[in-house]
Amino acid sequence: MARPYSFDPEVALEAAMNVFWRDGYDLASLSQLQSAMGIQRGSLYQEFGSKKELFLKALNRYIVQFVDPGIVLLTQSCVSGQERIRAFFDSVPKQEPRGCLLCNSAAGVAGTDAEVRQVISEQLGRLRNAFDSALIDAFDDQNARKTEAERLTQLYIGKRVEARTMIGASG
Amino acid sequence: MARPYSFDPEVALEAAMNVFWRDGYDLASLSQLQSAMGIQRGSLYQEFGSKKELFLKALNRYIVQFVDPGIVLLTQSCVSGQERIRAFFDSVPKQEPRGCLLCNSAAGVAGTDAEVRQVISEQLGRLRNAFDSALIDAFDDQNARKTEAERLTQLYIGKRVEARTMIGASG
DNA sequence: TGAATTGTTGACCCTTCAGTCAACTTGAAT
DNA sequence: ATTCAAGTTGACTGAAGGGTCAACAATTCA
Repeated sequence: MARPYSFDPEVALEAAMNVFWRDGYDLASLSQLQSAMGIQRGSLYQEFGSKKELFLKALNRYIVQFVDPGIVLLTQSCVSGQERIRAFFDSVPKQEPRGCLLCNSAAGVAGTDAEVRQVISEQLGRLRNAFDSALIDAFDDQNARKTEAERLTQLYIGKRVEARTMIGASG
Repeated sequence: MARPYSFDPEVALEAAMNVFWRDGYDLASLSQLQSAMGIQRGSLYQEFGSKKELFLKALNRYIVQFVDPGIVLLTQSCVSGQERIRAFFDSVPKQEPRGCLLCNSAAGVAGTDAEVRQVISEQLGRLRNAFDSALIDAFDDQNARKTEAERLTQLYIGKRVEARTMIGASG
């Protein structure tokens, strides 16, 4: 018994995610966001609360859309660990000048916001565990396995951050 | 035949570097910078030109102070390549919640500023070449060597970015 | 058709931003 | 002591930042 939404919150969130991905949290202004999302200031705040809440929701969407599938690749039980790791790294885009929203945020806003840092840390933990589970057959020593899982996580971050400095990067 | 400087530009630049390192380019405000540098707005602009020029000078200082020594470690001719690489990674701080200014900038401002991206890209290239030179004895195949040098560069970036999400990170 | 409810709008708020500048201070040279 | 070049100061500027809100529009129910 009221006016219906004139926009799809999921579509708007997707647009916001892309702005944050391209420009980073700090540089993404509300004007840019509302323009990309196709809604006005008030609707944005009514639906998403604040810039930071919007960012956390966009980050969550990114995780579901881009992190989870990678973790699925790493934890499939019907494929060997080695092949799963290979499949994971094969699934990383070769040319993506925006890098990875998770990694960008780790290097950026995570440094100044404890709540964001918590989320990022958690997600990198999931990735580390997924690598670990894929390494379980290859390492007898649990310590060595954890070290290698850590190494692969760092390698992933490095790949995606480095991609932001390549020719063809936009901006 | 004029008034002498009341501050040491090198000391001021060092302070600016630390602000950019901790907060990143976007979040570092001129108020914070001038406060940390212990000088007033006008002196800052007279000496350093603009925020971006100040950043580029601070980044350069960081490179001299923290990147160059690593490259020296990787290119010493009296030590085996394997040991040089080991020495390099041993020299990376274990707990440094600020990460690495170069890597942070790669994930951050490099995405939106072509000039910064150029500098970062160049410096990562130097690091890659240094790794390559340390690998020259271990690899017959030049292609495989370059791939491994790339891998080590990414590993370095990943390590330092990841450190920003660890407990103890300030902000 | 009219009341009630809820989404939408965009002008407006205060704050902070990067950057400027005219008045002022300093110290060397005369 | 006076002059003068050059460093210093901090108030000021216009723009842009995130966030708010009263008026308005669209729908449902009676």
